[in-house]
Amino acid sequence: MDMLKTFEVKGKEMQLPVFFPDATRGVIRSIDSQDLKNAGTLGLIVNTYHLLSQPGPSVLKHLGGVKNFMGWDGWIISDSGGFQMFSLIQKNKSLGSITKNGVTFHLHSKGGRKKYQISPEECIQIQFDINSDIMICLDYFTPFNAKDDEIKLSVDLTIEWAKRCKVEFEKRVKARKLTEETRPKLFGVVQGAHSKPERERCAIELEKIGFDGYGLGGWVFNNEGELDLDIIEHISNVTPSNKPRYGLGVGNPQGVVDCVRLGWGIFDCVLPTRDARHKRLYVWDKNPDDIKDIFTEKNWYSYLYISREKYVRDNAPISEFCDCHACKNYSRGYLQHLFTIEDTLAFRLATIHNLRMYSMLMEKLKESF
RNA sequence: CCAGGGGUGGCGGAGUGGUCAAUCGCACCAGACUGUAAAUCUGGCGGGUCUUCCCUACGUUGGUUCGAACCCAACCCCCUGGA
Repeated sequence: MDMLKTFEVKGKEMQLPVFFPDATRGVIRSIDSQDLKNAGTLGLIVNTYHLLSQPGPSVLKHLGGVKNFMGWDGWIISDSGGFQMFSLIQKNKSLGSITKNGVTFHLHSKGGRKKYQISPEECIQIQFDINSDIMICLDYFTPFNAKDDEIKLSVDLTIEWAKRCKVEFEKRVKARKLTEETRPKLFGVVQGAHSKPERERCAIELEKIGFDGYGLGGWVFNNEGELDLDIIEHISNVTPSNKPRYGLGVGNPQGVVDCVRLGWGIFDCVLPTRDARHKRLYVWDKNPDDIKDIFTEKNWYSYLYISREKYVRDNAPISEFCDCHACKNYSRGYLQHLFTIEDTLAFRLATIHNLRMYSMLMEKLKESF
């Protein structure tokens, strides 16, 4: 499958494939931008909805956008916030509602109940305040067990909103006098759940509108809980190969490898950071330098549950083939101790390690593709 | 020595005649987590051919009772006051 290898954004080359950990609220929990850089992380994704509620777009604008705010000079993608609000509203209908004009969301916070309304236009406006490198259109998330009419509705609205996002995007680019060189990129999101015709329709209509890249939307898992590679491959086939494909929310290490093989170049996922906080660490079972073909390799990594008693006296690093700050300086026994006494350093070291595992994987994939 | 209180599964700690192999928490074991309301959640956790079945268990020994972790007696140990 053809895949773009480099992608020029604001005058700089983004090397693909690349993995963006989720700094949803403008931070990767427990670590800072310097840690991220040292872990080989090249970019982060932040969430428009979360930043809208805190600190708010005007604060972000005032403080020079999210990069300046975070002290981060790598790449930034801003997600539309649609997915988050949709999935929360699905779990609990009292949290908000979805209309043809966008999403209304009620946030319960310490200040009480706040109401947020995000239309496609506002979604783009906020992303300009965030000042990200890649912006994502507001899309209509399709639930896992969606019926045909729901899938059709989600694709219809995704296309309609994408048009509105594009119009608003161009308006903002013009107003700011940005050029092809200096403007951010805008990605559309392909919905359509498990329906190949709907995925195809969505992809074709989005391409007519014209985007800088195309995202894999929805919940792309089969009944076994594995990535549905069949539908993902189909989406690759119906999206342009001269534009980057972005697997939103993908995935675990094997899932990322599988999607790169199918032509996807950008990824983000909460797993490495959340797993780290939940004491699940990634271990290379083979030296990545010795892996000939990562795409066909089996059993090349495994999970290490650091809280296991057997690691109390283990002086080895988390992973013998990892060069991260945690592995170079500390033992499994020490990290286990930090988790046991609930010191936040445990989160920091574990998060750095899991993110380094991903960045090493991306380096491996880059040389393999 | 006297007066009170107490001894329950690896630990803490419920239970005070049958529905108790014994609530719950911790620890331990095995997992889950995929555009982050997640330092969260789920299952297991005496033994057995692991079962609506059996065995062994609530300090020890004996007793009362159809039936005891729960009642009685003696003994052993621990804690708190007083000599």
